[in-house]
Amino acid sequence: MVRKAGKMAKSVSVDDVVNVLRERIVNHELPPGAKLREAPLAAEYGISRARLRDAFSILEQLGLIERVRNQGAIVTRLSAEQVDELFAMREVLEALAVRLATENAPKGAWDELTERFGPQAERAIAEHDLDYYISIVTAFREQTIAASQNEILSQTLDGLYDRTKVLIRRLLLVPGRAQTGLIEHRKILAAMNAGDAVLAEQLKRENIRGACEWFRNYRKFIL
Amino acid sequence: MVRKAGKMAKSVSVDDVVNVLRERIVNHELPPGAKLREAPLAAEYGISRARLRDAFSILEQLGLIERVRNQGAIVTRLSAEQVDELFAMREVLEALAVRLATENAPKGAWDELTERFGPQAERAIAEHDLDYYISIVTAFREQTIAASQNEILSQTLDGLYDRTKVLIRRLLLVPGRAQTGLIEHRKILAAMNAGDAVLAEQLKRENIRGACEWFRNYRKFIL
DNA sequence: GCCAACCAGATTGTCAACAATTTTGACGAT
DNA sequence: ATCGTCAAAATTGTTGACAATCTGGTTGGC
Repeated sequence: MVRKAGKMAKSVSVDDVVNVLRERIVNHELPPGAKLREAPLAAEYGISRARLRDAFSILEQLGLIERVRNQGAIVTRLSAEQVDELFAMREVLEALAVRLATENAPKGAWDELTERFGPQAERAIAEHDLDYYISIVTAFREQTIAASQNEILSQTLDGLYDRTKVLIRRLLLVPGRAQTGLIEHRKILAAMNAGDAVLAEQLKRENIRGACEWFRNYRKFIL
Repeated sequence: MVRKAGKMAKSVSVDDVVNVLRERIVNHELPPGAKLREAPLAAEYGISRARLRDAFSILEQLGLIERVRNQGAIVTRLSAEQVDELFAMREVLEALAVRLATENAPKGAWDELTERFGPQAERAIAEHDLDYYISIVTAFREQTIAASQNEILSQTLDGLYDRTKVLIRRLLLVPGRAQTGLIEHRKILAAMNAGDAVLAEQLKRENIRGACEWFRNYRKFIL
């Protein structure tokens, strides 16, 4: 998209630039290994190089880019080991979110979500409509994290998810993965609806561990 | 301490300043709520204000300080709710580290640690030698995290621990807490020595959850 | 041809001055 | 005395220029 040269009502902030760059990185619009040069990016976003460097500093803390002194910044390349590490942490943290959400939420809080995981989800998967499955899984994650009422957990999980987002989408391309995930999520939701927080946590752990196993088996196609 | 004015072999880096400030913050040498002014700190560490600001940016990402625009930075004040949030995350993440450590480590990897949790620990606690107890608990945490061979987990846990370090130390002042923690750690180590990763993880969770409960009960004395 | 030294261009790192904003303190009216 | 106003001082935010470093290509010697 062509950049507007005219003056905005207010100048873009460092956080704005961080969010735009984060989006571009997690969607692999800026692929792993891509070199990020300061001057062109600063010009593109209409900010000074110093402020863009502040944005780089934040992206580095988030683990999205890596910087070497006097050599610049590149989009982080995830090794297979690092993916395993991220999955291990998501396993326990997303499961924690599910447990807290189950404990905190009132009765019937998951009715709408349960409905969306119903027969129409089955049909969507049969027709290879992966966007639908992605939308309900995203809704599940966002709603459970919000209901967990744990801000620090929410931020940490967002950071972890950003780093694996593309891989998770690719994993859904593997035949059978979406169907397996659907069944597992139904079981989790059943436990949540029954108010069994401990079981829901355990099932969510098994869900992510299973996803990690599938990833290992199809690693060469996904990475 | 009086600052040396002479030139060093190499100038201090931003990371050096971050580490010094982090140390001062987690030890409450800079207490929660303390205002951090840029110019005096930059002069104290012998760096320019711009670089000190970079350090502030990192500390903000770590959650150790909070900044408001045009108003400066203060050391983060933890609310009771935030402490609960941090404990909830430590519960699952440190337990994960214990599980991974148990799975990864060879036979006998915990012999030295088990020895240090032996009768001499009992005597130290009876004599109110809390430093000894702190040393072995620290060793337990550091060795399990290292053995988990998960760098991202390690960094995340370091960040969480920094923010609660002083509170954990104060919790040990509560009569009986150290003794309870000692017994729990012995059980965890027994499971680790037996190679039962799942049990060790479960016991570590109960250990931290218990610590969180004690904290809740003595909140008004500790916070 | 091959390699090392070297130079020009590009890129990143650092700084000190300037601008914008907030805080402080004095002053005067009610 | 209390409050509002306003200017001065202190503090933070931003920028452009300069220094340090790396990259890639060229030259010259073997």
